[in-house]
Amino acid sequence: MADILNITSYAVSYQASPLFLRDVELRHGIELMYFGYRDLTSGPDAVLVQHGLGRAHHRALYFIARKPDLIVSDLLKLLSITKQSLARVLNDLQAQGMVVSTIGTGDRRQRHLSLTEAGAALELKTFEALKATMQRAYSACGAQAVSGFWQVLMALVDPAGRGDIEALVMGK
Amino acid sequence: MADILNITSYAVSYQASPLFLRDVELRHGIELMYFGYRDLTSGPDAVLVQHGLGRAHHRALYFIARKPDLIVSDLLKLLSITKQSLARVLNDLQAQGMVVSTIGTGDRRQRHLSLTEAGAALELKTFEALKATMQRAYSACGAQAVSGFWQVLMALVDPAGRGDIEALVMGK
DNA sequence: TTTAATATGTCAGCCATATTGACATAGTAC
DNA sequence: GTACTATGTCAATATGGCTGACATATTAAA
Repeated sequence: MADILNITSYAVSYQASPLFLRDVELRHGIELMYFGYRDLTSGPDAVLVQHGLGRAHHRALYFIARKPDLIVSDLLKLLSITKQSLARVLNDLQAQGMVVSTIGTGDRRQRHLSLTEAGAALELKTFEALKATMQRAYSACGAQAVSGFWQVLMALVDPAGRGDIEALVMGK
Repeated sequence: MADILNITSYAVSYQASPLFLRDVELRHGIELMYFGYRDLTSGPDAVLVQHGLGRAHHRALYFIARKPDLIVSDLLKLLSITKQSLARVLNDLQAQGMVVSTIGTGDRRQRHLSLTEAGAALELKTFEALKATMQRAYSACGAQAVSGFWQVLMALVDPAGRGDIEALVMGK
């Protein structure tokens, strides 16, 4: 019994290239990430185009909805874009009355972003589109598969920034 | 024991909204897809920028490497872009001697795409970048998590086109 | 209290990737 | 011979990103 366990342990942990680490299996993951991401994002895109907005606007809406009173510099980090790129997006959203910014109480240089009622309504519509796709997938695969899905995705995240992502996603 | 199993089975399969289907868990998936995709693609981007090429060129290189003698119309379907968009990418790659097209033997209208030695070398470099990230994630999470990762991603793919994707990914 | 650093905003120009529409050419199929 | 298909190209446009330069207000530090 102990022998079997040791052999198993050896095979899983120390074998040079277990079956799931071969190039074929890595390509599965790469390709599924590409097609899964493509089809997950097509839903909200269709909603936003009706408002003359694009994917960039959606990402900003999403994170402002997720973290109300998010400050601009934190949003920049989440989006990994420059402030000039964000400016166009935020100006559009503010012009359409979707987003408002308020001056920080502690630090008056900071701008805290939040959604108006209209912004929240639009975010909800795009979330419903994402939700339909994700819920269908979760239901089809079950809780255990979903757990593996999360684990691998989190492990794909750059270790340098993983702490921040964990804090956001897992809600700390 | 049978009672416990039944209760568990009930909870997993038939409850109106099991824990893993709540909005919170759906948002986990959405956010992890965003950050995972972002960091998975940053590796190859860095390789390509050295050759004056971008992500669009990478996708074409990838699929031509994956399916040698792929015809243009099939590549268009995989990429979900227009032929005008693909033209720029393929012209760049052909001008740099990365890709060659040959006239179909059966149907002489078709163009079969394949990589030159230089193209294969560049594709390999970008694949190594993807591989490093994906392998690290797979190793950290184990075979069972990887299985769930694949299942959920495949379920995210639009059912209408899923057959083609399965054929490509699973190599039929 | 000056001085330096930070948070934000804006202008201008540029690049990469994609779109639609129109048109051309060669080859296949009926 | 006519219609359809596969591919290629030109032109105009939209989106989302970039760098560099500069401005303003506020906080922090010397």
